[in-house]
Amino acid sequence: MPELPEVETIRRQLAPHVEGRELTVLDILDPRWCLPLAPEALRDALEGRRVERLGRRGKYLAWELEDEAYLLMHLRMTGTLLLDPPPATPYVRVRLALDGGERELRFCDPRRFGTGELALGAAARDAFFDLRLGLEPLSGELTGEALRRMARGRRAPVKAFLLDQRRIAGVGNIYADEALFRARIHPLRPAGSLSRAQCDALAAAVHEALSAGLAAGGATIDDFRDAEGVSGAFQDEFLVHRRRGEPCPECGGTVVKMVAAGRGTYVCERCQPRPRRRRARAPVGLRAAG
DNA sequence: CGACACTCCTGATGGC
DNA sequence: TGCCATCAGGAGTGTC
Repeated sequence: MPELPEVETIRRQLAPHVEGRELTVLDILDPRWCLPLAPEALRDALEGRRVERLGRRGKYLAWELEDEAYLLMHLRMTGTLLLDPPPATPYVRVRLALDGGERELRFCDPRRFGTGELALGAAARDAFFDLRLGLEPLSGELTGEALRRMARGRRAPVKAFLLDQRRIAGVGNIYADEALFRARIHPLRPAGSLSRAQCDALAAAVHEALSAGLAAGGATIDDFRDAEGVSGAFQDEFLVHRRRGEPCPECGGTVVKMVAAGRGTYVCERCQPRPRRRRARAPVGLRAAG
């Protein structure tokens, strides 16, 4: 599933092919893609405009067209954005053409969770992102101190904290697991219980995990493909994610799978010690030991 | 405000 | 081997 490194990989590949060109066709085949707006609304607002820049914010791909018209794409679980794909490519939801067909793009998405949203004016775009997204983790904003401020007083598991896009933008299930392992922090630790040193370590670990993913061209588990249709390589470098039953690369213990924040979560509980249970109100003696 | 369940969707997976 | 139920999950919404 595309997270920040996967989206950034696509952005870097596509930018030289789309920037400076005119979006001549925006053909939205699946109206669900742009709900609640109709496909015609996006087409009328965007067709014929020049692409000034292809940007990214969190997991969003942000098409910046002339006169401050923005198309904000999200790939969600299974979306891909393919450059000049083979004609038989399935699950096409949107077709885009640049410079009258000089370049063709297809937004393909078997599960149909992907979205495209329209923002007219820089203020509308900023409002859209400000409502949904927090710090950009690769921009230098994500310091240990910033993380500590956001986590203070929060009792939710730190994994849920990392997945909350309104605090840190772009971290998904894969990179949350990898960052927590690198920082030696158990995913069920209450976010607000982390020490200052652990906040520093976690901020650095998020940066490292995302950077490693980006350097490998992203991770492909099921569906992710870059703009050329090529799989990423980072799945081969996962330290714990999707490695249930395998030896921990650090201590040789066994990686286990559990559920945290409602997500499949992989952890080495020797390197990432389980948080102590909160004090129970019931008499201790009434409970059987785990 | 925060935490959690539910929802969308469909290919992959697993149990029998 | 084949079928069917269940799972997976990003983010929006609803509920307490």
